[in-house]
Amino acid sequence: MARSACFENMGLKKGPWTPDEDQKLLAYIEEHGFGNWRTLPEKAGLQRCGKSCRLRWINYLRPDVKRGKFSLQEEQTIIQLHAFLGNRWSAIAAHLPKRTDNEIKNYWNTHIKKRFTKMGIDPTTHKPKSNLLSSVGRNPGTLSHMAQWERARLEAEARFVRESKKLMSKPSPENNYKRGFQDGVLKSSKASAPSARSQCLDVLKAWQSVAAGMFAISNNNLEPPRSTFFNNSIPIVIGCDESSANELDSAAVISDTCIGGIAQDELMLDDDRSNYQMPKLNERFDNSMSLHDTTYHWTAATGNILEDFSDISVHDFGYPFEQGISIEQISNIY
DNA sequence: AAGGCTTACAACCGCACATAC
DNA sequence: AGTATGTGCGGTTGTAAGCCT
Repeated sequence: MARSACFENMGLKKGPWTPDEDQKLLAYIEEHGFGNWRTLPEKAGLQRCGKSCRLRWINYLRPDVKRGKFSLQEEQTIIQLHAFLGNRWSAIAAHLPKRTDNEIKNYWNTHIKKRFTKMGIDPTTHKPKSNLLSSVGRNPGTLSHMAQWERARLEAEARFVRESKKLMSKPSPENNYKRGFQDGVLKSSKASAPSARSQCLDVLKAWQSVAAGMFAISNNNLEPPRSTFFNNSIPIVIGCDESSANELDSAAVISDTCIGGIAQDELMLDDDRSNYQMPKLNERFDNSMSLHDTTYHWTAATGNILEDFSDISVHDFGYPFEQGISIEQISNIY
């Protein structure tokens, strides 16, 4: 269906926003909130399309938007998340408080991407270009391996997005914030940013945990790897009781990725960790999900949060650090 | 000083998806 | 079920500022 674009609305202004326009938009939103972006400009006395107003608000005028240089920590976070999520800027932004997807995207394209290129690293795959080519040349199987990885990654991403949207659609103070300050009305100019990240969507934690366990990346903000939990080279598995483990119908197929995505503390609630450390596995070949050799099943004995990740299956988490490149190295290139 | 080039980032565009009717 | 509309997202473009010659 055709939809009129901003440029088709004759007489509407384009280009940089003036302080006056900003003021009008801010004043309107503070008083009325933003229920309908299409009708907002007219009501606010702006010669802009609704889309333009929305963008301006989200990226610049919101009271919780952080401006200015990215810190080293933020940069490293972006690199880590990009390695896992690719160009899913909104997903990456969800893990960087007060930063917008647009800002992160710009920063990536103008700063980090260049550094990757300088170092001879493919910014898309996070792998050295020469190694990539030579390894493919040496081992034709690598190509299909890469395709498997990519497919797994895309599947995981798609599910993350779905799950994330599901969670965001549930009523909560966080969601009210995202929708626009409680029913679309800005209740306070100091509206608090979402405080708690969704634990089960904490991709960064997943990545850091696994990467830290595998390659001992030095990062002050990383917790020491829990070797009993995050095994070095095999997919990590959480235990479950034997009876439920046999109920394959209700079993959840999970991977190191999504386990890492669950807050570790949440899963290690008590001292009796044997329940988690010594998993009862049901191992089987599953054409629909297994992209490698084996798919591991975990049964949600207690019917907890892991069920949300019922079918993510990503194996071989050696990427991209297997090439011996550290985040620090990338960050140090200017 | 002036013009051209590069960089950084704000803003736009088009598509996809969700939802309402 | 089909259509219209609103919103979110990622890619791309436009432009101001800084740099270089």
